[in-house]
Amino acid sequence: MSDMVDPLSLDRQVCFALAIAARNVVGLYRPLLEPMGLTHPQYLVMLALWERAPLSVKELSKLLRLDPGTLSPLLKRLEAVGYIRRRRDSQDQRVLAVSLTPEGLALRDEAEKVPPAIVKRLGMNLEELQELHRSLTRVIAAADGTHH
Amino acid sequence: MSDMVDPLSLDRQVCFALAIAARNVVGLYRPLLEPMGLTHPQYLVMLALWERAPLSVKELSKLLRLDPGTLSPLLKRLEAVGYIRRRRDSQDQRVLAVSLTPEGLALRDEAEKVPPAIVKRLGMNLEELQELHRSLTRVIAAADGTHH
DNA sequence: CGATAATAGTTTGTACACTAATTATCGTAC
DNA sequence: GTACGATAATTAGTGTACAAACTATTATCG
Repeated sequence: MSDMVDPLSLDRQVCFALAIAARNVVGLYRPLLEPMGLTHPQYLVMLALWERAPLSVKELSKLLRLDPGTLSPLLKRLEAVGYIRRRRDSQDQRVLAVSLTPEGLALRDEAEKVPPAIVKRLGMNLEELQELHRSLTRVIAAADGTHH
Repeated sequence: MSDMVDPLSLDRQVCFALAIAARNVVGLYRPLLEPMGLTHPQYLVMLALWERAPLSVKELSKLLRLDPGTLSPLLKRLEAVGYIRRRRDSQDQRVLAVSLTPEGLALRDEAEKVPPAIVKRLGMNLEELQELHRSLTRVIAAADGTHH
């Protein structure tokens, strides 16, 4: 046995730490997003749309790695608060064209204050964030390959 | 400007990658835990109880960083499937003493096969996992400190 | 052309996850 | 010893998240 690191308990801690870290960071966004009337997943959808709109549910699903079944009601809420529009594509009535309203587009200015506020609160430097990002990317790739 | 890394977009990707990585890894556990009748959060509760039982809701809440409001119904489900017992503490009727049933205790043998299976599926080596763990610990600490 | 397969979203059912409000119990101070 | 504040857990309400079933539309094959 000796004192080599135990892969089992380490793994437990990694999965555990991953879940907690994700919840904590989302919790960090909450007070910043709430004044804008957004939840964190809704914020991610808006980010995608600010980047490129219109997008279909399938495209959003692929970009955000979220189930269509999760996105469907989420998009209805975003429409209800007036940030997005949901129209059927005229070429293919099956696909939904999700686009921004003027209010949704205007929200971008406010939203751009969020990331620096998060970085400040985290108090981590660029190198640490980059290292984390590298590790996470590796995990995502590893988990994706074997996924379903 | 030059070509230095933009902290804003990096941060977006980090929070984004964190959420996706957490979901993906939980998804990796799903097919392994389902035969045992457990979800991932339920599995974490069982891990805590195998480590040390009995535990109160407050103690579990602190260990797992989960809201008592989240744990309450979760524990009822674990009791319904027969893995845990929920009794009021005789010394202090306010606290709930959560303990294992013989079935819950016996489940441990089966559960010990899970971590190595996850590590295998992830296909990451120890050093990568350790590096990830270090980064996550830093994030958790950073987010916790400023938290409420 | 018409049956069938494939695709895009939605709906349903179960289970987190958090905030806020509520209930029950305990400790303390008067 | 009773009123009061603190503590522990539960409940209510909203919003993800996923799997599976369902609907509507489009594409394809015979």
